[in-house]
Amino acid sequence: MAQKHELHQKGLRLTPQRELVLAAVRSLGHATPEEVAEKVRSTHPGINLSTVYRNLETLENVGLVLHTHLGHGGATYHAAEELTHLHLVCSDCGEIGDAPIETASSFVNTLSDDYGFKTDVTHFAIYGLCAKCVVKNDKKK
Amino acid sequence: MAQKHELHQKGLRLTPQRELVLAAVRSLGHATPEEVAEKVRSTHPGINLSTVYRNLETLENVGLVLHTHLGHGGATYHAAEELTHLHLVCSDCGEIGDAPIETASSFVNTLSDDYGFKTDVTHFAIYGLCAKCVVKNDKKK
DNA sequence: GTTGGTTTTGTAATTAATTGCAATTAAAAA
DNA sequence: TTTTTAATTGCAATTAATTACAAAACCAAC
Repeated sequence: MAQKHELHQKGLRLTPQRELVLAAVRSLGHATPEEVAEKVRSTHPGINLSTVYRNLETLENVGLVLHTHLGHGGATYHAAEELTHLHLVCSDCGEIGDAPIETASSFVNTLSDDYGFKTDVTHFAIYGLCAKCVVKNDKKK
Repeated sequence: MAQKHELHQKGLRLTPQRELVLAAVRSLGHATPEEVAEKVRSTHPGINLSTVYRNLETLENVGLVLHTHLGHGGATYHAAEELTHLHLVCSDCGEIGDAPIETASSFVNTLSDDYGFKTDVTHFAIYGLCAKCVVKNDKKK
């Protein structure tokens, strides 16, 4: 028996647009809906932005992609299997650094023990000043 | 000599709209620009939404208010002196809980020591499942 | 007080994000 | 293979967020 396509396994129809959106998210790492649309259009110009929005939502519902908030406005999307790190967003230069999820383990445990709150640390960025900008700002004084 | 108004101290002009926006933020605790506008309009119907946006930005530049990201879309604003807690946002019911900033101290210190990253933990919400929804979801199984 | 320069405001226009709906297409049933 | 059903798409319209610019208001200097 032939292997079912991963989208069929999730109970979704297999459309060219949907496959392209998923492939784009996987190849881009982080991406806003706009960036996904741009990527898809580089090979298939006809695709509509609203189709991208809806497919990202659909793919998120079945757990193939996830979104996080890195700043103002739009969410950014990741392939589910790639979201294995914290995002350290610099308020000054905008650079996005990574840190292992384990960095937050004790914080997550404290919230669980004290408040019964089960934290998803990847969903929002960790915001602050990166090492470079700390140095840069010190010099200004 | 008379005491200067706090807005004058910051080098801003004292306009009725600006005072109202600041007062609304202080009385509301958390508020989106829309909510601030609604509050202000309850006493002064004429005020324009764009004026609210610009005043929030201006007041943030001089440090009287701050914004945080609690979910999709719009930021929410706080009076600067009131932003002394973490926001625990439930992904299921949307409830916004509080926790003391100190809860994150060791996490913040680790990021500083290991990455030189100076974290502002209040700027983004902490996202996850609140105690009530953890229980609720367990029952579904 | 009055005047003059600058900031701030309101209106309207712009840009971005999202949603409704008819036409289309995938895939199960015949 | 053909038909039927329901999900999905593209277009257009809607809603939300932001910005440009002329008119109005603030306040410092006279």
